[in-house]
Amino acid sequence: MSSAHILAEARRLSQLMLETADLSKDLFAEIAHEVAVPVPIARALCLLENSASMTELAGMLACDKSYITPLADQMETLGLVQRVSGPDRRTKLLQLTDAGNTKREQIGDKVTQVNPIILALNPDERATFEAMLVRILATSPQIQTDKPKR
Amino acid sequence: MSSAHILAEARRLSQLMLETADLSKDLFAEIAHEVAVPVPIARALCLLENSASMTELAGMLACDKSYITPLADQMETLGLVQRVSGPDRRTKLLQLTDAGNTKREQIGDKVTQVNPIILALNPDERATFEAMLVRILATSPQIQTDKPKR
DNA sequence: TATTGTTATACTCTATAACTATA
DNA sequence: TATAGTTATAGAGTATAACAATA
Repeated sequence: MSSAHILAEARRLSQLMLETADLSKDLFAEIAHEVAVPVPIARALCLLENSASMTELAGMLACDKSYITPLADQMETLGLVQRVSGPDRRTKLLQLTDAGNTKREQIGDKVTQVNPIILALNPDERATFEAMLVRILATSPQIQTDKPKR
Repeated sequence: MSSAHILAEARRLSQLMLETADLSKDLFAEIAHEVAVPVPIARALCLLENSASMTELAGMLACDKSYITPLADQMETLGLVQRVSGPDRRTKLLQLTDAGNTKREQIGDKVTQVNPIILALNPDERATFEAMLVRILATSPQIQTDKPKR
């Protein structure tokens, strides 16, 4: 296989991955809209199965702590979470309310229903696909972020 | 296979897809930084192999026309493209300069070199993977965007 | 009247830096 | 001194609406 061939293949694969990525994001955004919450809140809801501290949520969302404060404020205003006191008197745990849990489940169900991977591939293929994704993620070069997101 | 099983699988696959999507975006952002252009300009460069009108570029980037004007301004300032007159006297074609072409090729090469799919999978696996991505994209439900992006 | 590009403006998402309270 | 959360502010990316020139 020529190196020109590999280059063309790499371009195609990159393009396809980015399109699939956009598709995933668009579908998720549509779902967030259907359940009437902003996308960042929908993302947080999905990660908040068990209660988590604000710093932990920042870690899961891969964002800065300072972003969590207004996010949690909004979620509290919408009645989706409560700030409850943690082990420390510094730490605040975000805990889903019943409404938050309901919303979370709605999102999960919809994500399943429109999941293009489930729709496009049969179970055996999905297992193969999943294993490949895991390997791709594991192989990823170090990303030296210029924005440390601390 | 139970429906609970499918739900869990869908969640895992969604999560993996989103992680892979973020990985792709992060890698591309790193490359854009290495060649010293903002990410949106790097994206535009990749799409501008042949010259395109501003409206066509908006279509390829899936964004509004109004976004292209300042983008093209920046690219002209950086000496990467030129606005040349098109068939119409309304239409302006964006044409890569030599510097723009060089930058474009640099980006293409780097994308190939750090492509985690190339690094993680052998040629046969990549063919399988690519076919699966194509099917996933083809199967995607209609996305009824609330933001018409016209 | 429809289309191309432009302008002015505003919105969403997210970061940085400096701060407070607690440890 | 280090950590959890907060505040104020700023920046990137992108949209909407109204507009001018051309078709």
